[in-house]
Amino acid sequence: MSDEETDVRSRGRVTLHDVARESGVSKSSVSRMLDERFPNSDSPKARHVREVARRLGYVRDLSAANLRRGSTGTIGVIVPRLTDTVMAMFYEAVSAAAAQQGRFAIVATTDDNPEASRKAADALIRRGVDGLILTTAREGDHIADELRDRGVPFVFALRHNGSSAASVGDDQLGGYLATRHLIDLGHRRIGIIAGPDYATSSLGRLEGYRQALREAGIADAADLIVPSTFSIGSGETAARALLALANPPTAIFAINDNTAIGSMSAIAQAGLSVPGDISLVGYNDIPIVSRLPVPLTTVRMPFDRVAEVALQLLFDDGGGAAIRKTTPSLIPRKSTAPLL
Amino acid sequence: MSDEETDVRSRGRVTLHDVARESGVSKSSVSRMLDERFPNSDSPKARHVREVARRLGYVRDLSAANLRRGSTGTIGVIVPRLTDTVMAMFYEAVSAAAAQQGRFAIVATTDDNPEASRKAADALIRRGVDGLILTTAREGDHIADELRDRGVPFVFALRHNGSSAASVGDDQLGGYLATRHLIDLGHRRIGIIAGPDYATSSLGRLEGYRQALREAGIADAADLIVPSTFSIGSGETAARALLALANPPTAIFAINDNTAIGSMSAIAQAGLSVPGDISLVGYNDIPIVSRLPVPLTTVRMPFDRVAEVALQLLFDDGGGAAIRKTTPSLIPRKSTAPLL
DNA sequence: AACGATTGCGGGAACGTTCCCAAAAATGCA
DNA sequence: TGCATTTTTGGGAACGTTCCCGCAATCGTT
Repeated sequence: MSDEETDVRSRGRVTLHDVARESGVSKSSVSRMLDERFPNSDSPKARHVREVARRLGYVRDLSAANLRRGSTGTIGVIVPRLTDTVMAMFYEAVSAAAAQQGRFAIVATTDDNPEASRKAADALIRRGVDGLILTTAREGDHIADELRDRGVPFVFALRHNGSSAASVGDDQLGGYLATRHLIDLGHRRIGIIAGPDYATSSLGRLEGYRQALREAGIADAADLIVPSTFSIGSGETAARALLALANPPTAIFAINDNTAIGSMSAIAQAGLSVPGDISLVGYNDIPIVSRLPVPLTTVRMPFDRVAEVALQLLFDDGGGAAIRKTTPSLIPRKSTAPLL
Repeated sequence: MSDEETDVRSRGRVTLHDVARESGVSKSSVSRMLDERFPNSDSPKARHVREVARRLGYVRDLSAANLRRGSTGTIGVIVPRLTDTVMAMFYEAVSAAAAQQGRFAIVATTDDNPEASRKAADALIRRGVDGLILTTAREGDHIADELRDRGVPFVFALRHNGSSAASVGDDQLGGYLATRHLIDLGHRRIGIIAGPDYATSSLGRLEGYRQALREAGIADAADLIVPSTFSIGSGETAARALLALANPPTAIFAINDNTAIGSMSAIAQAGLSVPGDISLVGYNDIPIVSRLPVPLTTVRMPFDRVAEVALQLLFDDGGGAAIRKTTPSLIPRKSTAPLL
């Protein structure tokens, strides 16, 4: 009876102590032999201890270990929202890369609100993350300084703030590739649905667009540059504005796949077709765009790589404010065609 | 010099002890007065202690608290993938609902692989979650028994396994609403892109479809029922199969928005139009479908509610294997039209 | 065989918190 | 005011781990 009670009370937890007693060594030694951070020895004794641990079903209590170690093996990721497939892809990539290092990724969302961003960082830090990956950088943002002051390791990803360590895609190159592709198809009047100007990613892509035009000797027209907020709805609005021009473009480079999808909607509503009347290029290659009625030509970001580099900057490298760029590639599909 | 060293070593951490010393009470009292779980008193002393804590910048060390309390205030969510917007929406809902209770949600993905599902559960349990929300139920799955044996509180969501506690949408009602809508528009030959038969959600929707047909006195034809795997691609394949029938349907009910999107693609490729030639209904109302060139008629699942109920079953209620159903609603848009 | 150098082991003190319990203070009631 | 009852307080023992350090055992060299 008393035994049963004890069993229930202790919730069946097997501790280091139990393993030590059962295998006849001290708990210090057991701790050492079970420590995953060192290449654990193959001595017969160590082997035996591990066997006992397995048999007893021992699992280390992470709270206790974290307390003693002073770190949690957890990294925090802050994204605007997970319903944005781009962010979901990136988070999954981080999660996988972290797992490879024996770490665990947790996520918090901010809905693109700088205040919420602060709160999210707080919540993650309170949970004891060893480092933070932020995808919500804005130019002139001061969250970086705060984090530095608090001594929390962090790195920006996908976007940067111009002065802190960051792992991003080469947005200028991506923008260049997209625009160059349209130019190569014979288009000369090319509209761009730019992003919000607080995101370096959209600024970079815009710069790539300009570079390609310049290189081809095409004068850039201010009316062909329309801003958006990355959302489908804003893409639709922006595309509508482009189509309403006196001299509308024959091709559109949308800053991301969402705005490209919005554009398709606007184009269809205008009674025009893709790519017959308008060629369209997106950015990111989220899964859906390859299965649209007209599969979308887009620029692929290797998120796995971006995530890897972010972790590297966070832990291995550390020093400096390097901005590491990963190379994107153009994925030609059916939404772009030669200008007749 | 020595002071500086100490400062650096201690990483500026302010502990309960510091607050106690600074405010002249014992650490037990400080702990009590700062405990967020009780309605903390308003005595001047408590007020003072809280003020001191704030001034010193004290934040509780969660590892230590978790160790002592034996719980982490964390709940684990297992989903097939976050790039499925439905799952992202659900996770965000759970995360918000958990935050309201002062808990934190962490997530792990399984890619719909039962083996990975086990691993994910393991990883989350190792991290000390107080409970688990599983969206990956399969009929006859034995993960439920394992969890029960290990004494881990859990609940299924969105799908169930027929015998454990679960918070789901009323799929049969949803399927009925979708089909009934098409019948009301005059359609009598209605195809369904069913889901995989291991998911109770798709089975329920199929049953609702059958119910609506039966009620309207329409004999159901086996050739109008085509399975899928929930993915866009499989939806496209399934729709193509329906269109290839000798006597093709005039309307299609797709088991989810993804397969509906795939269907749109197949329909477009067949040179037909939505809703002119084929009416189409989806399920879940993910953000994108309202902004498609032809906005999709779909059935909305109130994920917030489903998440709330799941947490309730997990912690408040606990007892029994109740299956709580949340009511969905039809959102009519432009993809459905009367049969001519 | 003797000696220093390396390696392995175990005792025990942390890590920062919560919670039990006994004692003290405050409150209520006659 | 006096006594019983409630509320508040602080000391100290956990929680399960890691890590420092001293000691014993093993190894390699001359």
